[in-house]
Amino acid sequence: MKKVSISDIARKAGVSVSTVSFVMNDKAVKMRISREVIEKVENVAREMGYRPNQLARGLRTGKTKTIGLIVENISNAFFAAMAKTIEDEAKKYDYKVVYCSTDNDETKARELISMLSQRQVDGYIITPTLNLAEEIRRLQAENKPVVLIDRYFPEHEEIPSVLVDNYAGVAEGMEFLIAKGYQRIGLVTIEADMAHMHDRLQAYYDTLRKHDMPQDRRLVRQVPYGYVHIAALEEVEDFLTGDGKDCDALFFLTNYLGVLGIEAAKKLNIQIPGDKAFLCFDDNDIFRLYTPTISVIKQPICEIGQQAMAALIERLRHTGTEAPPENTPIKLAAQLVPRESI
Amino acid sequence: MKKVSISDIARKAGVSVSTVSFVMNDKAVKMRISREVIEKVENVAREMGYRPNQLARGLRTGKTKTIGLIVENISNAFFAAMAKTIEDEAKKYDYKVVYCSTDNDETKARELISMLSQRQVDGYIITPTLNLAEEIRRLQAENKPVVLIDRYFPEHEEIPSVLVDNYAGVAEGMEFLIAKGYQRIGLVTIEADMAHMHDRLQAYYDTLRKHDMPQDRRLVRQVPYGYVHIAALEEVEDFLTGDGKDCDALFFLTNYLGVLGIEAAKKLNIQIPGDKAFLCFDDNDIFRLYTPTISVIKQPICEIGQQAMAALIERLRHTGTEAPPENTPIKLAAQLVPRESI
DNA sequence: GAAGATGGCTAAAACGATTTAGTTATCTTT
DNA sequence: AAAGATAACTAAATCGTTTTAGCCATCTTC
Repeated sequence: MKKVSISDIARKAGVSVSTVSFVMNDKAVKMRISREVIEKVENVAREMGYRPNQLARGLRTGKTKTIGLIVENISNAFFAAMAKTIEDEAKKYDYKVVYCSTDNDETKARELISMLSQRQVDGYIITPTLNLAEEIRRLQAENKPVVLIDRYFPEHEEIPSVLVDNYAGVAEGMEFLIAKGYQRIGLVTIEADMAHMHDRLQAYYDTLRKHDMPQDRRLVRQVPYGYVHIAALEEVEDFLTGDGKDCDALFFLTNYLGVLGIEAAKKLNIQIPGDKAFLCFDDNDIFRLYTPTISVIKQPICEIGQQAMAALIERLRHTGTEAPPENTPIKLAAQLVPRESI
Repeated sequence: MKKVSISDIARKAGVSVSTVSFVMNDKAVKMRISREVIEKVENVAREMGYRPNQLARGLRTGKTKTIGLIVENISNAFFAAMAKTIEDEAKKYDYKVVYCSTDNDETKARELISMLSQRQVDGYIITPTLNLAEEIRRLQAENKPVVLIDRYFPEHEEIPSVLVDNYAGVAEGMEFLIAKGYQRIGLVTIEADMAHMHDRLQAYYDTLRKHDMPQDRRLVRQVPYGYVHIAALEEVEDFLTGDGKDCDALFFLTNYLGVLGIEAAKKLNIQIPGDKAFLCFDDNDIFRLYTPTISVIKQPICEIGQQAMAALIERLRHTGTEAPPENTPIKLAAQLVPRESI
């Protein structure tokens, strides 16, 4: 059983292909197709189960009504939730979403962009990796709108982005820890090679300085990218038993690092918050349920998704026309959620 | 800046469109294009940054090299992990994946199938909802291979499926609980409207019967679909304080229910395993990290993804030709992971 | 030196839609 | 009754590929 095409309908209804097309696209009235013919065509189309071929449509119109979403890793809770929001949001605007994961690999990110571009998606929402700005400029030059989420390129204001206010979030967390009387606050982070992580790290140092507290580089541990779970866990354990041993509080700068922290603390029998207070950037089911519950700086995932989508749609509507909307990064407030771990 | 098409290349290289197409598709030798022309075309294509338009290609060839993946909810850990495996697996076979969530809604599932079909995906991997068999038969009739994952239609052996051996998994869990001496084993499940859940439930009853243990319907609680988090939590709390109050062990039949169980136990101050032992079908980060760690029946997520992909690829290769591969559901062994909660 | 083979390309149809520019018949208007 | 307007359609070009059939030299072969 083959698919039915517009010309099958035309033949069966005894009209031309154009007529069918007008009817199917609600242009029948504008094209003054008679009431009877409209009904006839609609009936035949229904009976035959006609579904327009979107490849053909996209080829002809240049619009696929599809947006490409590139995240770091779809199996990560943060990105999975983000993907769901964006999928739901896109639906409201009658767009479909194709998503894929970079695994934080620059080469893979480029390949994904290329693949989506070949599939003629109308616009992009991207969690960028390092050195992706050029590639993204190229998309913009092709008149394909792009909105970044979660990360941004400070030196490229012409690439719109939506993200949490990383600096303010970490600063708030630090203020909270300090107000609670913690003196030696350790930090577990990943490489600060992208601006969003740099901002978080900077907020840590700045807040310490603001309170005239010592800034000891040994209290900051960077877990390298690309470590498999077990290696990363060992790195955190090493920190907890080494340089970070006499910290009274630990601030984990990502979701995943916080989970590692819990795992390591459990293994090393470190009491939370008895031995060390725990604070983590970005929430997770585990943090809500763990004993003790873990305090977090919560990112507004839904808002990020919604605003990114809104920004993208705006640009999709204005392509080529007048002045584009202003492009400064949109930074949304994070929320401190104090729990038992502090 | 517009995209460059095959005819732009042809013009610039001073050859015909066909020649360019042959070169780009490695058919140049077969078509006896001369060495010089091949190089010329390749150079021009590289310089101009040519990327073939996949819509046009798909329209012409009828193949999009894309498979559609329909899961229940991409933000659920199980499906997110599954999606990642399938994405990686597909890449090996040079296929792309488009995924989307049904939210377990029959209507939405139908719409998604229709949308993917309009986009001419070559094949489908589907976590079906109720009453989806007819729709799926239609895809097969159109010569589009389908492989189900996680769930199946026992009355439709012609629809291939790959899933965990639900019956054996639950039976093994029950044997384990019974061997440990638990006498009153409560069950928390969702509606058994689909075969996979029915199998799990049946294994519970059968194992009790096998050991001549009483089968008390009040010890089985069904949490209705579509309950929001808070309502579902209340349902579980109600069970733990009501009918299930004097159970010495609880078996949660899904990942999400297990999380609810933990949350409820925590709120009600129920000790695990002191007051009640906990066992959950399907693993989750939380279960590994919680105190106490929670025992689970672990699904072989990777294997399911791999086998589903393999089955799909096999069918994609054989479309239309000879006898299709045999279609009995492939059931993969679950793994009992005993932890502290028992 | 005519017939056939081979080498090296190209023309044009096709995929399934959308859309512009007609065409034909009927209806107004003067 | 001729000219213009309108109503109700349709033909054909187009999007960017792939692919079949064919064209024209040149080279073999007898």
